[in-house]
Amino acid sequence: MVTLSVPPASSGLEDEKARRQARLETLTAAFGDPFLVTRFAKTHSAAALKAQFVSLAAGDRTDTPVSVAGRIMALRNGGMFLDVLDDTDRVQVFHDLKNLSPERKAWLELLDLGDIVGVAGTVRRTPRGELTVDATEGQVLSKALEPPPSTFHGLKDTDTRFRRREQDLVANPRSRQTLRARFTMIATLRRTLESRDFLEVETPMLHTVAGGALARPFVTHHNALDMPLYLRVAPELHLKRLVIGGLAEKVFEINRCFRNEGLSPRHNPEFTSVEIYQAYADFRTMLDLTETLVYEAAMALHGTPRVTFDGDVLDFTPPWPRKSMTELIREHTGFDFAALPDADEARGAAASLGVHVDPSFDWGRTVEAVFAAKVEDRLIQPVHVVDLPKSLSPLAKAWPDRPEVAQRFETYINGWEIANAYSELNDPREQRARFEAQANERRGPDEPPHPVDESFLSALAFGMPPMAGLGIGIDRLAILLTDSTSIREVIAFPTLRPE
RNA sequence: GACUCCGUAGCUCAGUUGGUUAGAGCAUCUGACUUUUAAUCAGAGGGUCGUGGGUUCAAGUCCCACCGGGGUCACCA
Repeated sequence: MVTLSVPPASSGLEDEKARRQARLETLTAAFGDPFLVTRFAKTHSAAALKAQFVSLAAGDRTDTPVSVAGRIMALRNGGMFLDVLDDTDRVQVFHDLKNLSPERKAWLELLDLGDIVGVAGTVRRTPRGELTVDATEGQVLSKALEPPPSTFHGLKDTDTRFRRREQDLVANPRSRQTLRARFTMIATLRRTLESRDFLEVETPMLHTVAGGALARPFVTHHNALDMPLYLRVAPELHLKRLVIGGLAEKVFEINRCFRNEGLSPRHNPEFTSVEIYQAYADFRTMLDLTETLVYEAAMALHGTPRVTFDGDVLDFTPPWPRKSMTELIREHTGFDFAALPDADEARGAAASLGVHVDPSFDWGRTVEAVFAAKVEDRLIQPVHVVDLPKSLSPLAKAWPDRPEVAQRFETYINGWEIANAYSELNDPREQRARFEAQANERRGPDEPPHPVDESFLSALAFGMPPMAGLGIGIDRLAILLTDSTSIREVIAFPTLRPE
């Protein structure tokens, strides 16, 4: 016979923790310390169990021995019914209180919501139709010393949800589903690229020069070398160097980039991108690849290329329309900037459209400003915006016969830039000229000048094959494919201020 | 960084033009009941109303500052 220490008549969170602690001590004394358990032989996940016995009729029982394990999400009728949650589903566990030994009854009374248990028993379906494990044995595999959030209402407070993501995941099936979808999407992108003979590589996160994108970097310091290091803003330059060296003609990297800029529902200081490079190809190859990657991801998550987002149905069926930036502006405003190649005229046209442009803006920046103000938001269905201004594309080849326009596209979905690709500039003389022009550009008062990456220029001088590059923002794609409202939903631990 | 909205029990939420001792459901504890489906029934405990100031006879409520969060904008290859 087990002796129980009577839990104190308690209240409040601190008392609740103390009560759980007391139950742990009683449990440890009577049944052993749950934290010494190292393994549990699980025969079925909740989902596998339900699948295997899908045709078992209500009221029928089997003598099939099974074992399940997971977190207790509900305790009904004094422990007669437990709901156990694992990473697939919930399954109900039954204890026949009338015929339970005093010892087992005592054990049952030591359980709390949130405890991790392993249970063995036989399978039946209750008269009400719920698949149930009739428990013959059970053990606590881990004691929850804090109560879980409401298992009915879930956890809604966004602050707590992201600070205590483990509680969010337990309490909110939607959160589990969203994050799983994100990671499945990444696995699908990887598989698609591997099946096309791209080699996954890694390049440094710590850069001595933060190049490859015009973004404000995070700065850190290396003690032994006594020098500043920058968290990378893009992997682009190192990836090209791998292709220059012939490591592989087709490479990709799926990894984090860091930008020390504002936060928003679509910006997190660290974010994940996939960057892809292919030698002997140009941006046109990447148009197709972008469509394939997104289409395959949508199919993997939804089984269809038509995906609901924020009430719209986004259709990812290839091919997607390809329209030049100036063409789109003409469609949406009536102004043809392609016919106004002079920067002054372009700024005048922008002003008459009510778009504020700085007098220092060249033709390209002016066109971009008009595009951002008048067109971007309306590009809901996938569209490739081609012929982007060269002045915005310092690493891209221009067209020989159209020097203001780069061999580049950005793919827009739901008004967001999702992909960016170009024919990579491989002329070291031209690249140096562009870097130096950039380094001399007037920037904001707090902005450091753009450093010139000499290592990269040397690599170009060594000879870079013609090459196409593509970058896709993983987080934004994940938002779209999971119908999420914020980037924070698709990042397991989004950046927050400390409490 | 600017503007704006929000912060009440472990969770989800009420709380009127400022007015007794701040409420409910779930969770917790006690008892009853026992094949439940948010089990039910009876009872109990649980609050620095984000923090600190101020106005007032009186502040969860009004004002100010700060902390944290959401949104919009700015920034953003």
